[in-house]
Amino acid sequence: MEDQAGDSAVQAPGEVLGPLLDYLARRLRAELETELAPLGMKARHMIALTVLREFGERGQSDLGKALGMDPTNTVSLLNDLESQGLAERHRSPQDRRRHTVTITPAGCRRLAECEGIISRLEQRMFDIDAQQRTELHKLLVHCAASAAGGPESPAAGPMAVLPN
Amino acid sequence: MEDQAGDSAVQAPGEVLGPLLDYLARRLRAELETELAPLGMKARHMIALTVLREFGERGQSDLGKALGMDPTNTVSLLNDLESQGLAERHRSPQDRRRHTVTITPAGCRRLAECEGIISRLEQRMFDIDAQQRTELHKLLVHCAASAAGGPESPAAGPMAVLPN
DNA sequence: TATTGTTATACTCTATAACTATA
DNA sequence: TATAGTTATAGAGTATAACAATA
Repeated sequence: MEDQAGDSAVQAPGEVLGPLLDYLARRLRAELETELAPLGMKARHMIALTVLREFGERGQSDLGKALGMDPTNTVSLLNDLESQGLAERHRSPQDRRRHTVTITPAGCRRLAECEGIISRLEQRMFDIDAQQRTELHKLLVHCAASAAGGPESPAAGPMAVLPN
Repeated sequence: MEDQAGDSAVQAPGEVLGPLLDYLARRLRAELETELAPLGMKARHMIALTVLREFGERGQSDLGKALGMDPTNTVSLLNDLESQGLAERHRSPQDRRRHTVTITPAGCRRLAECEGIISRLEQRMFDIDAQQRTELHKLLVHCAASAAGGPESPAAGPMAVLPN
């Protein structure tokens, strides 16, 4: 809409999404970290637990790939979760090099708690109705799916991060 | 859609936006940095130039606020831009403590170049049509506007970052 | 005394290199 | 030899504290 006929063949230059995404992600993340801190949690702990709950047991490196993070950082992430009893590592009997990671009941409870927090936070922060939220979610999922298969795609399933 | 009747009174729990925004912003940013590197630019240089072009002269601290960044980091950001001749600092005659920042013609050219890059990148990365992009952009702008006035709003105009 | 910009510094996040153990 | 996990470490990015100049 209101395209300034001329370069609209490609894309309205003002409709660049990157900076907007960047700003919103930053803003939301900052707030979330504040609210999660009392629980000893950070955003990435929550995301990791989400993957584990939605997809069950996963190899440690698979989990790292799904989160789009470096394998070295996956180590300390799991150390955090394990020390709080939210997740567990087990050696795979088939291949004793591999670690199989699972979420614990305590992890499920903690995750539900966090989901309530972020859900309320988003409702407070973004003044959009249910329909708009659903539409936005749909578009973002679509983008994420195509980005996952885009240039130098990091792996098959970074988008496994988000259910739905 | 496909809401699992129960807690839908508040928000479908699966429709949490944060992790999605975070993922997309990260992904896009990573690609952009790669493509901008040959120009000696980073994402935040581009964003700063955008603000300067769209709103003209601004105080240094105002610029920092608009970008949602710490004043200390604004210093080095402007050092970068100034050393490349893309922006200029001038002391304000009214209040000699303040620095007034402007974009230079070279800065405008550089910015246009960057916009072409990010525009093409997004088209490559996100498999969405013009209509979807416009819709997504609209929703994101709406969210950004409300986030700016949300809890502990950092300042009036972080959203000045994006024209349109 | 308060504010703008600056420097120096510390802290967090992320990535690289090298090591262990398994295969 | 190659792979999964780990450790140690270096590099960004960001935030805190103290200072100079000006109001």
